[in-house]
Amino acid sequence: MFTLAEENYLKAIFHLENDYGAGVSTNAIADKMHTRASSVTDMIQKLADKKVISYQKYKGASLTKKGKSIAVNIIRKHRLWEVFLVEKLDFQWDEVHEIAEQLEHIKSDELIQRLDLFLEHPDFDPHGDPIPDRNGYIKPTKKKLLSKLKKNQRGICVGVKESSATFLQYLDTRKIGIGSSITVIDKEEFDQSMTILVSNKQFFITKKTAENLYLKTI
Amino acid sequence: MFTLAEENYLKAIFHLENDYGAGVSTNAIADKMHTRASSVTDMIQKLADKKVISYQKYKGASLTKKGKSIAVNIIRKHRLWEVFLVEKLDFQWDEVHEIAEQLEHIKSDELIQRLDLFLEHPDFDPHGDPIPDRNGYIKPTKKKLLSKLKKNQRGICVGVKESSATFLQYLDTRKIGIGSSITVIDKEEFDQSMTILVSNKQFFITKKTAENLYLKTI
DNA sequence: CTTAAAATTTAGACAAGGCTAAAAAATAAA
DNA sequence: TTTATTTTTTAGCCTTGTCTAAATTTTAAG
Repeated sequence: MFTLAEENYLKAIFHLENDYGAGVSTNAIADKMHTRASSVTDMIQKLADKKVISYQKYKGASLTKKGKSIAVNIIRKHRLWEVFLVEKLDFQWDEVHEIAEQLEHIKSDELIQRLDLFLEHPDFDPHGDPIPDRNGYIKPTKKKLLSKLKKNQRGICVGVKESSATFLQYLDTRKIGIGSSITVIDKEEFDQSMTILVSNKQFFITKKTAENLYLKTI
Repeated sequence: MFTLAEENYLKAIFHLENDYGAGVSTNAIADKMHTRASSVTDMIQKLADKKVISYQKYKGASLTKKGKSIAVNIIRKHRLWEVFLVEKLDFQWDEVHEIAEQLEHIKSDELIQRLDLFLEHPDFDPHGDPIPDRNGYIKPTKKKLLSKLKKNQRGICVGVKESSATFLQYLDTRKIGIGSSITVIDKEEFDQSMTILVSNKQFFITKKTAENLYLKTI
C-alpha cells in the first residue's frame, strides 16, 4: 500500500514524464510538488526501493510499469470524481480540481467501479482530459491548440493547457467552456492574435489565450 | 485546521461521551482507536492545547463546544456519504462504513452542501442514524433497543448499535435491515432471549442480538 | 487505612516526510 | 581544460503520531 505522499509523487512523475519525456529531474519534481530537492531525493530513493520507479543517482527518475499503473489509477479516480462534481453536484469546471485532489486518494476499487457506472462510463473529464479505463488504457487524444488553427477553421473546446483560476474565470466571462464551438474568424500573422466566434459572439483573443485552449477539430 | 488523526480522536470522543456520558477515560479512547493509552495521553494533551477538549490529568476528556462542533461535522459528512453510497451507487448498507470513514475527511464545505442537496437532505443514514444538519443540530431519536421491548410489542428497525461486518451479515441472513418490522412473539425471562417475527418468519435471537438492534416503536 | 491492582502519564525511541546547510557530482563557461 | 555554476545528494535536525517500558496516580480490596 502507498501513502498519500507516495501517491502524489507518482502522479507528479507521471505528468512530468508525459509532458517532457522520460527521466524526470529532481528539481522538476521539487517544483511540481512545492517541496525541496533534498526531500525529493529522499522520496525517490524510497520509491526506487519499492520498485515503482527506476532511478540512478544524479540521473533522474522514471516510472516502472508498476509505478505507471498506480499513477494512472490515481488519475482515473481524479478525473471520474471531477465528472461527478460537475455533472451531479453542479460545480463549475474551474472549481473541482482541489476537491478531486483529495478524493483521488480514497481507497476502494469497488467504489470507483460503481462511480464509473453511475456516471455512465465517461470518456473525458470536465477539462477535456481523457479518463483512463479500468486497465489503465488512455485513449490517445487528437486535441489541438487553438493557436494551430487557421482562418475559418472550427473546433470544439475540449480542454485547457493552463488551468489557473484566473484563466478559467477569464474564459467564463467569454462563455467559453468544454463543448463550446469555436470558429477562427480572423488571424493576425504578426502577433498571432485572433478574432473568434463563440456562440454567435465575436471575441478578440491574444496568442497566449490561443496557446492555452485545446480544441477537437471536426 | 485539524489533521486526520485529530479528527478521528474528536469523533471517537464524541461517540464515547454520547454512549457513556461526559468525561471519557484514556483507556476507553485507546480501545476505540485501536491504539495505546500512552498515545492517547499525548493526543488529548495536544487537543486540550487546541481548546477542542477540556482535560485534567487522570480525569478524562470532554469535548468543548468547538470540539463538539468539529466532531458533529465529521459525523454529518460520514452519514451523508453513506447515503450517497447506498442510494446512488447501490452499495449494501453493510459495505459502506469503511469507505465513508475515508470520505468523511474530505475538506470542502461547498462539497457537503451540494451533496446534501443532491441527496435531497436526508434525515437518516442507511443504519438509521440521524444526520446532523448544517448547524450541527441532531434530531433527538426516540429509538429503543429491541431488548427493551415486551412480548407482543412491535417496532421498525432503524439501526444497529454494534456495526461490525459479522453482525451486519448475520442480520442479512435473517433478512433484518433498516425498515424491517419486528414483533416480539415471546421473551424468556431467565436469559432474555426472544422469538421474533420478521417478514412473516419467526427467528430465535439471543439477548446479545436484541441489545444491538434499535427499533422505532409505533 | 494501608496495600495491591488498575489506570494514566512520562520518558525515550522510531518511522514518515519535511527542512537547511554543506558536500559532491554534473554541466557550462572561460 | 580548468574554473564556475547549477544540480543533486548527504548529513543532521524537526514534527507528527505511534510504540514500549517505567513511573506515578487513582481506585479497589483486604
